Amino acid sequence: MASTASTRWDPRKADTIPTMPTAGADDAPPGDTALAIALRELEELIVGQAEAGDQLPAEAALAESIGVSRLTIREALKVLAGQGLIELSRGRRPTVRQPDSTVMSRFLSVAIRRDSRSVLELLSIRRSLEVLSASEAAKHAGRAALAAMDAALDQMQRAADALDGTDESVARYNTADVAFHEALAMASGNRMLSLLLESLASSLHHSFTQSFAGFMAAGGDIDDAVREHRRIFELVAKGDALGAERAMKRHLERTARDLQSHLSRTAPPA
Amino acid sequence: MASTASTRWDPRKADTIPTMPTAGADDAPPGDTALAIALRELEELIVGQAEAGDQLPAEAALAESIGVSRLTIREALKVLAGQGLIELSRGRRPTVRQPDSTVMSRFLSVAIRRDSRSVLELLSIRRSLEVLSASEAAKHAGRAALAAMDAALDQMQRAADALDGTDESVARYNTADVAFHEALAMASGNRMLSLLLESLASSLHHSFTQSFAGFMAAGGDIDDAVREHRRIFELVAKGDALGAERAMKRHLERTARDLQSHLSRTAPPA
DNA sequence: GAGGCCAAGTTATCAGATACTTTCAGTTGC
DNA sequence: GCAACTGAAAGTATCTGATAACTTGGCCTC
Repeated sequence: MASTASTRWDPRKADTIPTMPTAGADDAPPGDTALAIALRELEELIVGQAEAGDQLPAEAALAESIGVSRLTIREALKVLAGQGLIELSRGRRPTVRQPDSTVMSRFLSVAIRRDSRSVLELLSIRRSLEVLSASEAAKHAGRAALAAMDAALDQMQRAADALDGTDESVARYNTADVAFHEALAMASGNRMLSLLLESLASSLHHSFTQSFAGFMAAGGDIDDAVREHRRIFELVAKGDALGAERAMKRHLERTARDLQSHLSRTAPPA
Repeated sequence: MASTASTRWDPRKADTIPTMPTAGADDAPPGDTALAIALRELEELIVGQAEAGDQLPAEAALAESIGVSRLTIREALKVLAGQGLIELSRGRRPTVRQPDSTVMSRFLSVAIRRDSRSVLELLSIRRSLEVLSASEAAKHAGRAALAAMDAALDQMQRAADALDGTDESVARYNTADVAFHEALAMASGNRMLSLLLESLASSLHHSFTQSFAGFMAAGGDIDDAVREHRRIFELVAKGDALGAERAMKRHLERTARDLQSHLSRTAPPA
């Protein structure tokens, strides 16, 4: 049995309804489309009641309960999937997603593709947020978070020792580098900050590898780089927020220089 | 005439195609669905060729040229609309959108709704970025940007003089406040930073008004607040990046205290 | 008890049809 | 000449009905 909306609203035959704004339904804004209704109801369901990982009712059931056709439900689900609220896959019911970095990541990547100047802008933003990350980590880091940072450092050292110029060894080092910064962000206890930094890292990935290339080309000592990271770790572990901030700032300024030198070397100014 | 894909692929009768991964088509990944194809093609069209404001071909034409049904095109368009790449409205063709703050805004708002602790995290992020904004503005601000900041300050002063406790007068002051920070972000020349700060401002709007309430309740002098803003402006105009940073930092720390005091007053700790 | 097979549930996709909106050009009225 | 009305054309919104492919869980075999 249909719960509240037993009769489905069919706009094809409803030439009278649009002219009567407040007819019948209690919560239907005047110029409301079926899609808007579906979106509203579904969003209420998703962010209002469901937990991440929950499964929504099947399309047919949703159509029945909300009172629009299955097609409209599908389109609403597609919009919400685009916004990253749910995940859709064939044969399985829609699942509620934990908010993660993919939405923002994608947004930033598109922005970069549209205008490559965004890269420098985002790098500047990242620097600022990494400094915040170091500062808050020094204030709040717990035992587990510090252990994670330490583990990332170990891996970084191993990857540095094994560097032999192959793409694979470089990739391994970069992975450890990213893992360190990720652990640091986690240590800050600021989950939104983690999310943002993760988005930035993934959309700026290309630039990171380039700045590493610049570092190597400039004859940089990889052990120095590892030491920089370890220094940050120590200051964070000691709870020295100001020191950690400064160390991170220096570290990133060096990285930025490496990228610049790589860019000016490979692509001479027009 | 259909250009390349003259025969439409109908998965209902295509029980052989999925078993033959690399059959025929050059650019069709193995387990590719019609929706994925449509998304890929449309994205290429949108971020690859079109400018913001351009109109895409009609659904029917897209269906024809991409070689999927109109339904699939519609669903792909809905996904892209959810990602903020295009805008859809009845009777009009899909239009390409300029990347703006709404996507991120919405993401942040949902995150806040899911877990209200995110508010404090985002406020901390905002502080960090506002400081960056002040610093970069001091370095790069042009004449026009400075004029915009000055205008916002004037409006703030007028709104402050007219403050009489009514919601409307408070709203007017807050609007001017937001306009000042927006002008500052513009002055920084970092468009991505502007976007991010705008998103943060709109999803934290509620907190802003609360921190203002805290300011007033604590017997704050509104003219002091305006002076703080003017001081930031002067340092930016002078090109004193470090000074502007510090002034902004102080300003926001005061604001954070106001919010705290308001929260502890209205909602005693559990 | 492990592995494979079948059935039910669910999504993906096509086709055809109708109602509502927007846009633009042509016409009318001043 | 120009402004306002009118209508057709283009286009999106939505519903209905049907089929194919995928996922999952239970049953059956060995």
